[in-house]
Amino acid sequence: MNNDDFPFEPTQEPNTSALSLSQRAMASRPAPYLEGLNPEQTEAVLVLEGPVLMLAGAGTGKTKALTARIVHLLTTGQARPNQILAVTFTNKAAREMKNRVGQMLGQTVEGMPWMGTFHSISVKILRRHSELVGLKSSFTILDTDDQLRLLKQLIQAEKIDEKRWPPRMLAGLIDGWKNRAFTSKTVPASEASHYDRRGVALYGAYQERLRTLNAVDFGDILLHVVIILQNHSDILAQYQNFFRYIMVDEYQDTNVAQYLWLRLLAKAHRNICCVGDDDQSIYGWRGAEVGNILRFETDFPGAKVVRLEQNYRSTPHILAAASGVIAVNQGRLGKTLWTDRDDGEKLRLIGHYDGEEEARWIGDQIEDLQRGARGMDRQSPENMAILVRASHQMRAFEDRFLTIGMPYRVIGGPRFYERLEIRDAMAYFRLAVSGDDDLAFERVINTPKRGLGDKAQQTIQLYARASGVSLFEGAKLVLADGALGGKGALQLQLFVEGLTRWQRQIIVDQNSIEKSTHIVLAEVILDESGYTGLWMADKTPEAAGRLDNLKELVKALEQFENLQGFLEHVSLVMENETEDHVEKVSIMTLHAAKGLEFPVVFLPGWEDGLFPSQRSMDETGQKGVEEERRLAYVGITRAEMLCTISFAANRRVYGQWQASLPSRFIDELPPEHVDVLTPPGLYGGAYGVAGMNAGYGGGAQVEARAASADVYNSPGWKRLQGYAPQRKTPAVTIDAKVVNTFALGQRIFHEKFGYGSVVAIDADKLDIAFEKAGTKKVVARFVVLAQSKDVPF
DNA sequence: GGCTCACGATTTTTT
DNA sequence: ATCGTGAGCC
Repeated sequence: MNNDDFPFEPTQEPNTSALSLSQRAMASRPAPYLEGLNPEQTEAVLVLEGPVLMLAGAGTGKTKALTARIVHLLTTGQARPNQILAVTFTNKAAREMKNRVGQMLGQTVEGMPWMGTFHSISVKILRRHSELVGLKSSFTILDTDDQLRLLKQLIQAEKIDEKRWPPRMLAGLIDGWKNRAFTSKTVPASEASHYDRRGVALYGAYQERLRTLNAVDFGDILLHVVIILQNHSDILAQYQNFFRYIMVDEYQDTNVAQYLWLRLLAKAHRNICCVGDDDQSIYGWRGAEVGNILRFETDFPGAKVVRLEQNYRSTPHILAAASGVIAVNQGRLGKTLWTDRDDGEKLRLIGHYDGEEEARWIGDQIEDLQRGARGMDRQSPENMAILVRASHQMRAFEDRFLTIGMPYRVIGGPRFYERLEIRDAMAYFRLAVSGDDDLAFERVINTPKRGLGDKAQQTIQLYARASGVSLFEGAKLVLADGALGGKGALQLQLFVEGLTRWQRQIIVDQNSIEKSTHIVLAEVILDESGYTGLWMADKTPEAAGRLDNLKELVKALEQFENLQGFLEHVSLVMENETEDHVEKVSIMTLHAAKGLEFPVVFLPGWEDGLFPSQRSMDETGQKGVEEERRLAYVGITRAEMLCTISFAANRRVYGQWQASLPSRFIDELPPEHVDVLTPPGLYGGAYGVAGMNAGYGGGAQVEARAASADVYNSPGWKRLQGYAPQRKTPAVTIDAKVVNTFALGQRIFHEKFGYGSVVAIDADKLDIAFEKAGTKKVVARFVVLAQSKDVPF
């Protein structure tokens, strides 16, 4: 870290009133960064003093405006680079902003130390003041995996039934509290009942444990900084004075802790510019508060609100369709997107028999577009994306694309640094860098297998705790005491010796002039620990890939001075972008698509229960539906030229066939902007659908609303839905064979009541003796056969 | 200490 | 369907 990043000493004031000659000379020239901005964007760039809310609809050039604003601050001399706090949510967004500011300025932005994510900026601040929250400046950052293991230990120590009270639940609870800026002491009494009334106490115990480990989790990073700023007015004043101008991207995604963080820093000068779009708030489930953006004008009275409404991305039809859907939501700030582009194609809507057919049809469409069908220019697969609600939907497309040989890329899979082998290797590095990293110690002590199992580890724990030292030191005590049997002792001896050797080597390397010694050391560690050998000996198909990943990890070290620097970077920047140059169709979730754009977009799976997701509706009701609707809005607005929405009448979910109804969002699409297509397989044949053919073939204005209603009310559609009884709300699991196979004594499973056996059958009603819930009468279709081998059927 | 088997979950994801 | 996890067995 550069100490100049914190120039708390009084420095030359930037000129705000009296401009220097050179600055006046520059100002009299037309500022190049203002060229090509529309009036609203220009306004958002030029109003530098006081609170500004830039309400930027999808595709309205907010990044352009934001970067121009930064460049404006810099070139007019209103602020030095290190006086601008520019916050984003992702590293990708931060990088992009840096690049674009650099491009606009015509130079790299080395001097903008405070452009980054909430977390990276907070870590920087926290390292300076960590002692105020009981941490050393060298604290380590735990990821979700470490966090979970730690909680598990606490739960086991408390003898809590992990089945009834899963550690994940506790982790979610604590994260939620941290997101809302509650410490273990300020959690409101109304939350006391959570996790068997023990949640708050466990939260306290967990924080205690983190402190002894000198560690923080992701939530802490923000919360500690908020606490420090709240409790130390002198420090707060320093930073308030220091960050002259604050800018925030994706403001609609901020949670309470982030909101407090920003408000504290902006309170004095109020030079804060928040950019966001309430209609694209899709992260409520992880603590984002749309309320933050809705309340902006109340929080910052006199705020200037600028609406960016001219869209540079999509055709009028696409915009109109998206606007029509989002208009159904209540409590919006309200924007009217417009464009001066020509009409282009209407949205396309199509229903399919099942998910497989949907995937096949989309595959065909992509091939057509690639060849240049529909009177459009040829589209590279690179220009096309399939956006799904839930990741399991991706599979059908992957299968299909593998079959037809269409190159594709899945965005947002498991990330590089989350992989098992990478985490193991990293634990070795962590341990070599700091021997008191107990979590790393636990992770690798018996990986590869050294015969140091539970028993040996417990002994080490015992010694370490008795002497109040780290596990590594405890292991040395165990050896000195001869507390471990022959074979174990020898293995532990070797392990400790290895670690000691590597630790010494790190110190030697630090004083060495040679570069890249840390790379050699990393290889030595992986080699001598036997970790590389573990995967070389492994004959499973994925072993080769894991070895490749380890090589890549070592290669990534090249960009760093030493192991410490690498570890610091990795804990905050978990990314994985290995780009080859094959043009591919993108498959991703709607969430992952936010901020991206594609000429051609497919939106499959628009069925009630899937999208909007049943779970979201069950858990958060109307609020959930509105967030799902915003997802629909995000999805449609990703498309530049062609957007195709589809749904399937039948879909296999978790191995069961399910009949479903088209998404309620489909009926919210304004009909005049939608073309209803007929799936080729439906012409004339057994599955002919009168409503669809009539609507499409008539040449008259197609009423999508009516058409889609026709589609699923028509006899043909009912047949399309297989043997499913048509139902209003939840899509119901049906399986005719199962219904017929129920027999007395059959072991079954019910979603709500659990396992049981059939004691009586009355047509489609079954009397079932549940193991836990007693005997109940249930409708057969709510019941499935238990997956058990000892019950023949 | 490693393997098999049954159970249970299974929206979305960043740091 | 499919995957991860924990318990129980060799």
